[in-house]
Amino acid sequence: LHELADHERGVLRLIEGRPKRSYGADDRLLSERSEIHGPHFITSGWACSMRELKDGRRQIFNVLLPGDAIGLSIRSKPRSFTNIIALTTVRIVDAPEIAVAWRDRARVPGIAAALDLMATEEEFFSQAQIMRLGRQTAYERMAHWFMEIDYRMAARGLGAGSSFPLPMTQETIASALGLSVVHVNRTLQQMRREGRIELKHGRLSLLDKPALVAAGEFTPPMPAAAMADARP
Amino acid sequence: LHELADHERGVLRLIEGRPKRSYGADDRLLSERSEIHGPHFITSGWACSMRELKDGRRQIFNVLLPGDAIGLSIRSKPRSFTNIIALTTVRIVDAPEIAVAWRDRARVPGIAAALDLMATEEEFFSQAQIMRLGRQTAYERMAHWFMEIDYRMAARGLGAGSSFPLPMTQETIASALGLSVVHVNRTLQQMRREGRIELKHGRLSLLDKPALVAAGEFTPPMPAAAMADARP
DNA sequence: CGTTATCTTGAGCAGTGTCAAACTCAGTGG
DNA sequence: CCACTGAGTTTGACACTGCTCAAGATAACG
Repeated sequence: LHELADHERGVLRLIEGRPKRSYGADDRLLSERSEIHGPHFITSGWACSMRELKDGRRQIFNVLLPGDAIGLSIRSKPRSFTNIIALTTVRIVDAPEIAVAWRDRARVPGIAAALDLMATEEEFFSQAQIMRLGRQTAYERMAHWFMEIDYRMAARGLGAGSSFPLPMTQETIASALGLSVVHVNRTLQQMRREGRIELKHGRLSLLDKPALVAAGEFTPPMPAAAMADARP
Repeated sequence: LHELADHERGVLRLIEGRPKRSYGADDRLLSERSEIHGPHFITSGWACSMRELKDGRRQIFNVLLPGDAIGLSIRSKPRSFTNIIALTTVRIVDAPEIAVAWRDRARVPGIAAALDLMATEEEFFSQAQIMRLGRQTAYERMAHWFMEIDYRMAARGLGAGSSFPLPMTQETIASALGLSVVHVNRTLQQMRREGRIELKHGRLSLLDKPALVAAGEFTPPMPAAAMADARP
C-alpha cells in the first residue's frame, strides 16, 4: 500500500512470522459490544461483520478479505459494535504493535500512511454500502458490490483476470445486500442470462465489467492518479 | 464529553472565540472528493452529508447537529467522499489545532478521549444507518432514526423534554431514510394517529418514546455505565 | 396577499418478500 | 460403489411494502 523503510519492513516481518490463530466457518471471531484486544489481520479466508435484529433479520456491514484488519483503530479502548463471523476457514495474526505504530506516526511514516489508506477505504466502502441499500435496486446493488469485491481482490493481487473465489452462499450474499435469498437468486440468474457473470462452484467470473460498472455506477475509492501516488 | 485539564479548556476557549463562517440553507460546505482543510465544528444549525446518483436519487449518510465535527480525522490528508450540505443556516468554526491535538494525545488526554468518543459514536451511527436501510421497514426506520436524533440532541443539552426542532422537509427525511416523500408522509401520519409523535412547524415531539424504541429496536451507542464513566 | 414550496391524499403499479416445493450436488455411511 | 442425506439453489405463485403519478390542500414567505 505504501513504500516502507527498512525498519518498517522489519516490524511487518515480525508480525508475519508470528503464529496464527485459526477459526472454522461460522465461528465468531469477535462479539458485539466486546472489547477489542488489539488489531488483528486476516491472513487467509473470508469473514464478515454483521449484526442482527431480535427477530433474526441480519445485515452484513462489510466483508473482510485476506489482508483486511479487524479492530483497527487509533482509539484508546476500541469496542466492537458488530459480530465478526468467519465465512470460511480463517487465519488471523495479532498485531498489537500496529496500534502503537499508528499513534507514533513519525517513527513509521510508511506504515502510518498505509493505515491511513486502509481507514479511508473502509470509510468509503461503508458509505458505498449505505448508498446501495438506500437507493439502488437489487440488480444495481449486486453489480456494484461485485465490482467492489473485484476491486479489493485485485488490489491485493488476488482475482487474476476478474475471476476469484466467492465463498459465500446466496443466503449470505442476501444478508450483505439487504435482499432475500430468492431475489438474490433471481438477480444472479438474470446477470447470467445477460452474460455478465458466471458463478459456479463458489467461483465468480465477471464477464462484462464495463456493463457491471455502469449498472452499479461503481467508482473506485481513489482516482487512478492518487493510487499511483500511494504505491510508487 | 470528557473532563478536561485547564490547558485543554484553554484550547477550546480559543477555538470558541474565533470568528465563525456562516452558510445559508442548501449551501454546500464541502464537496465530494475535495480535500478537507482541517476539522471544523458546527456551532449552530443543521447540515448533512450526502451523495447522489447520476439520475438524481440521493442518499443522506448522516445528519450533522450543532457540536458535530466536519472532517474530523487523524489521517494525514483527509479527503471527503461526500457533499456536506447545510439544512438550515449554519455557522462553523475552524479548529485546526484539534487535528494536531488528536495525534499528540498524551498532551491533551481529555480532548483525545472526547474525540475518541465522537469517532466511536460516528461509527456506531453509520452502522445503525446500514441496519435501518438494509433490514428495517419504513416505520421501524423512522422510529429508530427519531430516537437516534433524540439521543444526540439530549446528549448536547438540546431537546428538552423530548421535543426539539427538526428543520428538515419530508423530502429531506426521505433522503435520509431511503424512502420516497409520499411514504414518509404516510408513515408520519400513522405515527401521529397512534399518538407516538407530534410534528408541526418544524418541531418534533416524541410522545411515546418506549413505543418508538421498541418499534425501531433502538439501542444507544454506550451502555449507561460507560457513559457515566466517560462524563463524570 | 399572491406565489411557491411543502404537505396530504388517492389510485395503480413495480419491485421484493414470503411460502412452498422441486431440484442439485457434495459428502457420508453402508 | 451407490443410495441417502442435508445444505444450498432454483422455480412458481402470490402477497405486500413502498414507489410513481397526479391533484388538491396548507403553510411559508416576500
